[in-house]
Amino acid sequence: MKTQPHSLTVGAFAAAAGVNVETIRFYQRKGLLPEPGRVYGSIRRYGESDVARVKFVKSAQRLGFSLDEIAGLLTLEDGTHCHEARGVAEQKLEGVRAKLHDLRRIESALTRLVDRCSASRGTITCPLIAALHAR
Amino acid sequence: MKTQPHSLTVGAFAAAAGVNVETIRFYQRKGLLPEPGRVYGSIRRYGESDVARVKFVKSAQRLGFSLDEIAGLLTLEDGTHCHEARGVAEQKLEGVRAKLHDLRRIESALTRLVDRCSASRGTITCPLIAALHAR
DNA sequence: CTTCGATCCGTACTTAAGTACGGAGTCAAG
DNA sequence: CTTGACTCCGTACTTAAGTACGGATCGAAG
Repeated sequence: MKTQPHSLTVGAFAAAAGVNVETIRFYQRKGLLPEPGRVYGSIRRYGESDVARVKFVKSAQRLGFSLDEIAGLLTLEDGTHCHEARGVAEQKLEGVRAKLHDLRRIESALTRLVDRCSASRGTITCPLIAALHAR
Repeated sequence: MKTQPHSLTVGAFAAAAGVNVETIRFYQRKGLLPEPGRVYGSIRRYGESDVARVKFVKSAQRLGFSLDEIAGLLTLEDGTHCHEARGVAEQKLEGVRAKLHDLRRIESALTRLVDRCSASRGTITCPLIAALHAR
């Protein structure tokens, strides 16, 4: 056992999540991360769930979601407001599926590009742009 | 037939691509878009391929690629340098596949969330974070 | 050949997402 | 009970990606 529920200081927390300490403070101001109560005094302590949360934010960012959108996703799950949440989730799903679609096309375009490069010489006609163009 | 090779002025071009005129100029400065020769005088003209290019940039951006990365992708395809390109393409492919992986997880998490919301009441335990957490 | 909207160009401003700074407070080790 | 590293907090700076501005030119229509 090494995971006490709220054992981490900001420094350790930030390191564990792979971000800068300032980023943590920034996310707190933005409401992406709850301000933890100061358990043992006047210093904040964080737990594993906070680490997971920050990692989620970072992953979602890599996928092109803005912090505001991510905040939206997070309140979906934080949520007692299950009912309203559903509609929002369905919308997000649509967006996610569109992204999946485009990414798949880029993947296959890149794959084709690699194959083509290794095999043919001569006419290579932009599989990337073509991929997204042909919709 | 409506697509003359280089019939569009910036204004029409920007409208066709769904961006601001200033964005076009910005992309030109960045090297994302070639400076077209001024065919009939001292005003630039653009063609369909330029439109496709800008749309590609926008799609790629939505997927979390930075303009610099996109420039990289574009030189891949622009390319005579097929040979060096291959390695780069393979790297990009890895990144793209990682994104696909995460997106799929988010998709199924959202789906689960929606289903769960409509059916159960009570404990909903963050399928989103869990999705990316469980790697 | 005037005119009026569009283009050109450089420069300045904006927004999102951090990052850095500096002084004051805290806390565990010596 | 002091000291050195860490935390806190507000404020200011930075970078990426545009957006806006404004005076000078262009060019199609009258």
